[in-house]
Amino acid sequence: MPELPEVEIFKQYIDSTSLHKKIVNVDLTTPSLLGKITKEQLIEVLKNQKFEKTDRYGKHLLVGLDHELYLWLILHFGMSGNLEYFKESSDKPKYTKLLIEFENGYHLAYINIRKLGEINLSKNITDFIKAKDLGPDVLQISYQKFRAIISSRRGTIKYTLMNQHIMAGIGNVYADEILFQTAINPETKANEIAEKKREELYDNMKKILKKAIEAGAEFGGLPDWFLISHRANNGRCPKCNTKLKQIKVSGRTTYYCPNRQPKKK
DNA sequence: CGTGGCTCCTGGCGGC
DNA sequence: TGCCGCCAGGAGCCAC
Repeated sequence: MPELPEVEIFKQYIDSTSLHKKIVNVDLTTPSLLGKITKEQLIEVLKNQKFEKTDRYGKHLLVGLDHELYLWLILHFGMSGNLEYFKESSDKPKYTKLLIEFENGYHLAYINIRKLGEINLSKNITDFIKAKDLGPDVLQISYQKFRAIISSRRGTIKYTLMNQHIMAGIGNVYADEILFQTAINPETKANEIAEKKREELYDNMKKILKKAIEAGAEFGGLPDWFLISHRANNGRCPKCNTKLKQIKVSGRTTYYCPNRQPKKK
């Protein structure tokens, strides 16, 4: 349930399973997931082509094709998207929405229980990002730019980190994690964060996302001092054992340690 | 510009 | 055991 680390793992998964193989069949069962393209277009573009390269921007997975009209298949995973590469048709995962069959008989499934995702095609990634109005990718962003954004935003820091139009890649869970590790209260106004804290926030943001990628984006593989495995109703702070608080910020469930991340007056 | 509410979907879980 | 309401790692839209 994909934020940046999960999507990065999906990218690696495509790299290790699905590149340079001719696509012989495409089946799309849920056209409502399509962006500004039709089912016929998608099938026509993919069929007889190969995936040649991959990239990632924020929470979007970009799969490069060798097609003269559409060079990129773009997958967004919503809250419940996943990928699976498998051989036998009978092993097709439940909730497969897009199924791609390769010449070698293997299949790649885009799975999505809830239909909150998107399948798209684009000739040009820069145009796509512009059309979606996405902010800079959080693993690419320079401190200079990060600083300019944070110091000019009047909304809460959690909202600022999570809003894909401001910066792209962070979702609810990692926003909480990054603020926890930096000891910032999630409701702090972004522009009220002091210089030193802001630098620390930037470093932690990158560090945490990279660590999550190294762990395969599996929550279980992350160190115990991460907040992630303690996100629960009776969870306790892994650093000071204080009972975690659960509140809503920007409508999203938020956990934080009231002792280490106190609200500033 | 920011916030809160509603909507799209569907499965899983806690409560009665 | 069964049903119900609520929640969820996303995000667009709209009113204020």
